[in-house]
Amino acid sequence: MTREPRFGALAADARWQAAWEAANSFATTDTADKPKAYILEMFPYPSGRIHMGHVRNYAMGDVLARFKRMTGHDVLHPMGWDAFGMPAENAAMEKGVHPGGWTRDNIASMRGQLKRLGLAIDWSRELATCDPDYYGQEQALFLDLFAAGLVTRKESYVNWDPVDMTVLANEQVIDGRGWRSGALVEKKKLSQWFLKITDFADDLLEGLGGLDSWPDKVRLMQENWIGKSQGLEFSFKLVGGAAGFDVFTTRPDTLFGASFAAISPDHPMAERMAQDAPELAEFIAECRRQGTSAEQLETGEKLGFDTGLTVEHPLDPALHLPVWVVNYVLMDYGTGAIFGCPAHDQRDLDFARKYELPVYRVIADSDETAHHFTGDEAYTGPGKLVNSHFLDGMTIDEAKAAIVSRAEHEGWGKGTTVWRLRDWGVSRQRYWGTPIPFIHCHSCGTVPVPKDQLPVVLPEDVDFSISGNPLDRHPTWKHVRCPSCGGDAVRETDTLDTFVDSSWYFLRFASSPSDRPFDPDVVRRWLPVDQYIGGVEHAILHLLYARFWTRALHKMGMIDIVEPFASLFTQGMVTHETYSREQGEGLPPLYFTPDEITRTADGATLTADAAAVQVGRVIKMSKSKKNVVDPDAILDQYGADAARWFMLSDSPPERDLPWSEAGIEGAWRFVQRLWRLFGDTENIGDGGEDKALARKLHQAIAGVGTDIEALGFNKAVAKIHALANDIEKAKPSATRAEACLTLIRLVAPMMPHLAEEAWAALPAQQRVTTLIADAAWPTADPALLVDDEVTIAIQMAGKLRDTMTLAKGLDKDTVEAAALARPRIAELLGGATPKKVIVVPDRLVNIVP
RNA sequence: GCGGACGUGGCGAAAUCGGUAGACGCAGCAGACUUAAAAUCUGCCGGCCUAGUGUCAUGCGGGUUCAAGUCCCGCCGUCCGCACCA
Repeated sequence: MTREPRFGALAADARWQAAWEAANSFATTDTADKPKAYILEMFPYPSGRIHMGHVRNYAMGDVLARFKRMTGHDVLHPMGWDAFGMPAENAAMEKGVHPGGWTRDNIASMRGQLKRLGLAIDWSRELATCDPDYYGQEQALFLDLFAAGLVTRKESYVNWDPVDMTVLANEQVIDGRGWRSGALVEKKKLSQWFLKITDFADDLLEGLGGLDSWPDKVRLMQENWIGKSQGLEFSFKLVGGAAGFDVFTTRPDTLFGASFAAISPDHPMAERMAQDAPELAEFIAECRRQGTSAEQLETGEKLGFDTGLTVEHPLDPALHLPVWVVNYVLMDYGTGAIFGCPAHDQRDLDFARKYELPVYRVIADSDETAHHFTGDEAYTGPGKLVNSHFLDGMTIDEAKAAIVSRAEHEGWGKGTTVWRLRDWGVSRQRYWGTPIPFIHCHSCGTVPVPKDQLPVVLPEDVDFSISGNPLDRHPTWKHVRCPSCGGDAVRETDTLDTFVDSSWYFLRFASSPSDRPFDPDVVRRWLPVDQYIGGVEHAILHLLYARFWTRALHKMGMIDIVEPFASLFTQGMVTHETYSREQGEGLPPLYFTPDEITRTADGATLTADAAAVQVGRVIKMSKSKKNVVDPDAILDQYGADAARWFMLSDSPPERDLPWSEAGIEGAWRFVQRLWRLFGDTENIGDGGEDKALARKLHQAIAGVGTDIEALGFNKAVAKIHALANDIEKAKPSATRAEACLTLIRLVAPMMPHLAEEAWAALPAQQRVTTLIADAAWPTADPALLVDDEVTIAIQMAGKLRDTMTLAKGLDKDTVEAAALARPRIAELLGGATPKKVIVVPDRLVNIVP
């Protein structure tokens, strides 16, 4: 092949992508003697086009996958589509297209875009969750979960749009109104399917402790979400003998500080009393109105309604506490009722001060032990119990234990654990999702669809021009025979939450037999995923649900592992500055896209009228701010390798990456610079060695490898730049020629097309494999990783005063003597003897005068 | 309100264990090559001054240490998550 003076990225991209496909380069080898590496990026939703965030995510995963191949791993690196969900139905309603057609078209075009990036993906494993082959197996797993008692049906509220006759997701409710119809949203009670994730609350919490290679931030977010609280649950008796209600507290130690009891406006007792108390009914209605408005929550004013009822204090029946209905008690946490201890809870104190209720001190951290508590700041710190009868003098923990044991002994309460985590409601009253495989029969009740009748396939002939769930309205689909009695019955018309689809796809990538969800033996080989990469927006729900499914399948004996993702990495966003002009009072600014703009050193102008525009902050690329850059346009202009290189450069991968035209141009120039260097693999000069360059080369081999392994791509990029600089500056030698050759392999994971092109242009004897995709990562020579001379800093009183170059590994006395012999140091010391000399071998000498 | 992360040149950032702060890139400046431009190459590129192997500098103020961007305490700011969780 004749070597072109410039690297033709477009032709090369297509050529090597075809070559990899022809050679089936990225299929797993399934050779047992190689260690496995399962590299997975979160699969995309097929929204239409890929965006720069995808490019960054998949570039990172790809570098790691290619590096693992080069270092002798059997790599599983698959791609698929999270293909069910609401946008497809929205498109159907807006554009009159079919959700399935819209989704499949999007997949086709996005697949094409991803392939242009040259990703080392085993495309034979591609899957889409909207494919019956996939969701049919999901239905089978759902039936298994049902059989294992992990699926239940419960009544639950949904947001109901009375105009569109549809259920709305929380994010579709804006200021209490449906986003499309603008109608006031109602709460409607429906019978829905739930997965019992709360059965695993403790396991999911404990399991976080073992996830060492997950970001602390994500573990903390999951911990808070699961929200374990331990405390006491007990019953209040109403004065007068009527049945009371249960309360939960995490502070049973403060029980003698109780001055009122409070129940939620949604508490059944409050609702019952409201039936013959119009004022209470009005108060409850008022609380519910406020609940929807975000600003009201911000201000957080405590409101209450005195029911006139009183309850007995459990440890002192003579003491009666008033019962209030209170807006800050939530029905869906704990028991929906509390006792108020204003001295030691800020919310209770705010409330008590407003309604002039008594405030009793029961915890003291100083000499101040007065029963009457003053001030507007509750004391929530440590201390000893006071004014609390048999608890006096105990620590908080001792008092908690004493109360719990007394309550349990006397039978009026018990120690309990309360979780913030709720069971996972998976019913969606929508068409474009996995049909829930159940049948409702008048005589037999709710019956699972027999497995041999799976998949329950979505009907294609659906109509989105009328409102409501198309499955429910479909003329024939839902009418079936009961599998149990053979009588008339109807199908469940709810579909599964799309988070179910993404809770097990990593298993199906590893193994996808046609007759069952996966083959346990194959799953055993590949799972867990060694490195999972995706956006932090999935820190809670997706990652928690996937962990739950893995544990559930483990409990059912279907898989060996309990955690699906051994190592998790959450990457930052791609950002861009914004360009806008003010449109005057009360109007939003007018935004411009980057291609409408001419950027100069100190500002930006609109190309069309050459007048200035305002350059705004660097923020996440979004359509509304128009600060988006289309990956296809970048690939057309610069090719895949420049785009990949820029994505990996400069910013640490967990941080946001500011996209800039100058940045991608810099990447492009570097691609060309490397191309020129790669032409020098035979230029050996006089054939001599260059020891200094050899060191730099081998340090780079080791350093770049370490950085890639740790996902420190920006550091790997910097080291490659530095090496390229060193090679360019070096005189031709055998070492330099070898460095040029080795550099091709060092950049191969990041710039695979350039590397293949350079590899193919090498003389045959220099190529050890046909494709560089099959080449091995170079080995660093340990002897060359350390320098034999070191520069040692000489400090006086911590300030740098001189440096000296010495042989590596000299003992402290020699180094100290050398430092003190330096003329500059002698001059500064002026003949005085230093008080102290600290020597850090091979690093520095610090002289304390 | 609670929890967390972060704060280093004009910009993105390095500094792996407390040991020479600013590697590498972008932008900029000066020069070479060129009829010219692009490309390419060379050099410079935190502040201050008395111009030195000077001095100050890692958000601000303290502390520990021979030595602090790094550890500790207190502020300020930015971003993220959760939010009346009993």
